[in-house]
Amino acid sequence: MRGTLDTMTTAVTATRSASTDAVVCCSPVTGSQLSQPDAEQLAHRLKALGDPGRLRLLSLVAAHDGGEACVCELTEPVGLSQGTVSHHLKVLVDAGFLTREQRGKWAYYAVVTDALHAVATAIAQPSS
Amino acid sequence: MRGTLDTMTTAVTATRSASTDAVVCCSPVTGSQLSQPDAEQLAHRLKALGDPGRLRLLSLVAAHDGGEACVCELTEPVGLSQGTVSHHLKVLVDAGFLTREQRGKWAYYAVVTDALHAVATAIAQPSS
DNA sequence: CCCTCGCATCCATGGTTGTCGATACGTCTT
DNA sequence: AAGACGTATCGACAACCATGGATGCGAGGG
Repeated sequence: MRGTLDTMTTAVTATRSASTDAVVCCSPVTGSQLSQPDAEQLAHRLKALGDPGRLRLLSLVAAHDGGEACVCELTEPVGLSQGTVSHHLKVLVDAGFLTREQRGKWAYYAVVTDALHAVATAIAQPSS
Repeated sequence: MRGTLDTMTTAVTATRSASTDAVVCCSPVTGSQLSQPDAEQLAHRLKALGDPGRLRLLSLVAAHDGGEACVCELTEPVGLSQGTVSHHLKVLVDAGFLTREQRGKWAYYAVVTDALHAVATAIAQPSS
């Protein structure tokens, strides 16, 4: 193998409508040289995913009926305090992996599949 | 979207020959529920990637001639002290993203493409 | 055999982060 | 209007982490 990995310039550029404009993501780790800004961008996203609690929250939301869930439905299965769960969800929303929709007195979170794919692509091109 | 994401049980299970046996990786974030141990496994890997310096190192090694590079060739372009670079490389090796081979008085590092793909797959199935 | 060079390791430190408990803020119900 | 309920936010704290400089160690070269 050589420069195996892959080559893209702005990976995915997912069809983010209008969330946080954050899902444009980054250039791939391999292939073209990774610039400092791009590295920070990607690192930030990966850091948001680099926590067991957040991964489980993501998993719970995705698996939940309708693909969405409110805090009260997550706080118990994940085994963390309500405040902590709320904090983690905020981190995931800021990173673009979740969307938040206030409905009545509940806040519904849903997974942004494109954002996950974008990061996955940046790490390693599926084709190869 | 619904349970879109994907479904696997032990994603990739990449054909890791005999490195650190660490690349078996984990079940996908979406799809089946993510267990606590699996979440910690994946989070650990992602945390290893969640640093700008390490991402750039990975990128530098991958882009380097022959797909491998020694510390002395990385310390300057990444702009970090030799000790820090060595530390980051160790983290990446421990996480299974790099291999280390001592040759003469140089230590050559190379990217483990499969490990990257494994993590990428765990985050989001390419198919979808 | 000494000196140089490439690299890992250790020490110290400032900064970040995960976590909880408490509190504040809205929204809905009564 | 008052209380209940779901969430976000704040304050505090312990744990972790990235980083630099110094030191130690092994391999070559003279």
